[in-house]
Amino acid sequence: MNPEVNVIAGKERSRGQAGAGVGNVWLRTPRGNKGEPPLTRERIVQAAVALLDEEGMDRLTMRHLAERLQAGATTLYWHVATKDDVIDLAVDAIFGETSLPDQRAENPRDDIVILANTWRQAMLRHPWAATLPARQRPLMGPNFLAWMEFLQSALMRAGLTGKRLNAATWALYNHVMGATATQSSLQLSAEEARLGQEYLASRREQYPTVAANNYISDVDWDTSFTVGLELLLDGIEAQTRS
Amino acid sequence: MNPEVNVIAGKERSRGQAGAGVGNVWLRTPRGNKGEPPLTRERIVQAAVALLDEEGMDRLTMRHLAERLQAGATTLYWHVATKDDVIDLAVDAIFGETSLPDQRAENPRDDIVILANTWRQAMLRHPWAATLPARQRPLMGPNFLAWMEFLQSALMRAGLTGKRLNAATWALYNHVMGATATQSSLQLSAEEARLGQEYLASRREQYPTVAANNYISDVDWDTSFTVGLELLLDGIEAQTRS
DNA sequence: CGGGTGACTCGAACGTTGGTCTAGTGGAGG
DNA sequence: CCTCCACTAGACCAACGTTCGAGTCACCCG
Repeated sequence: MNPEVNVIAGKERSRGQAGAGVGNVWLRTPRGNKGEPPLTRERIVQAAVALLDEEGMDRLTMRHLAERLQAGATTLYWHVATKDDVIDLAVDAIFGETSLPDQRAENPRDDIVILANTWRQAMLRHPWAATLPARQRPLMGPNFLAWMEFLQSALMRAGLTGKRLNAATWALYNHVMGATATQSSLQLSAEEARLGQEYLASRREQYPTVAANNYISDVDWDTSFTVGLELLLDGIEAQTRS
Repeated sequence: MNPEVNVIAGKERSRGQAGAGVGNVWLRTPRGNKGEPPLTRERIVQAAVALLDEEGMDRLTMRHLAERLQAGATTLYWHVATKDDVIDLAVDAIFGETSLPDQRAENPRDDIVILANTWRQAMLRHPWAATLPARQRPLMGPNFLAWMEFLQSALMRAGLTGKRLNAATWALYNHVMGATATQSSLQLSAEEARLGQEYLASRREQYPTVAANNYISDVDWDTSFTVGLELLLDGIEAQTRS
């Protein structure tokens, strides 16, 4: 914002408090809370999320990220210890985008359905986040923990405890993460889908069932997700009755 | 093997047909089918799997891989077009390690349980493979397709078709892949588990349920997997009856 | 007013590494 | 003698996360 300031200020870099050397007050950005804020951890994370959304994990580079913030690459290291920190923060940030319902539904199952769908939407908005099971770091950010708290307390209200609670938690976790990761990574172009289908058709004799139900294209991800979720929830309910 | 040959042959690199310059027949490895085989696609893939098992995805390098095969790095490109090819082949190879039952069980559900457990074992043996939902390439190797054929034909015998078949296929796929990826990536050291638990305990007020059921350590992965699988299968059976 | 302090930023550089291309080697078979 | 298979060294070139030391500026204390 206000890039004109920089033009006027000559070689001055466009940053929050830049242009302070200029004599004219009106061209100078006041220190307090106006104008473009200086580099903060929040701004870095926000930019990281945007960068990841647009270009994916591979393209997340400290230099690249700094460039987007119009800052020097090494400046980031004042606000953040390492690149992994940035990713951890970015992951947690997307759990903070959507707030969970304040009130708990009467039937805990409804809460779980809401949570799962909201979670899925968040993951589909940020496909790179669904690949994080590949990362070695457990999810422990505050926003994610809030989601986990919501989920586990709903499961407890549904009557689960101990190992069964853990099993249900992870089953749901895997379903959301797996379904979104699969969907995101299998978004084939029309051309790719055609080629794949062609290939499968040519092997019809070896894999008749797979070739008939084109398992790669023609997937209705929404209903696949919902159906799978219902299966899990039905099973959980049945378990608590026995 | 036979590294002595190389010593005798001087600066000659140790390879299948190396040492052919030496006059003595007995020191020379015959061309045909004896001795260390020349570089083949199979040998490359085999070495890639071993390398991935031992050192993980990050360490899979063309140079590294070639070194393990005692070959020049660029030689690989004669047998394989690109590094992605190597990975694709390696992934498919691990589905070829274990053969599926020839006979079909009376109850298709039993077949599915066997398949899921065998699949899971393969993934746990080769944890890097569970991270492949992150990759952009659909699984289409012959061995994997055979597994899919087995799975989908069992599901059809169970009475599923069309969208429901697809939904069930992907739900099971996600469960196996998700559960193994989670388990592999959340293998925390005792120290890490302690620190995580400590951290959660310190936030007990904010996340009481999560802190009480330590959701990070103390996970019984085996039963979590089995329970989740049962849930899905129960649901599938219930669906086909309605 | 002026010297210092500490928050904040930056450029340069380090050291490592990656996949892949080009041009070529040498031996075996025809 | 020639061709082709199998293989290779070397180079290209681009990138990465991070450290280091130096700088800049607003502000505080005396």
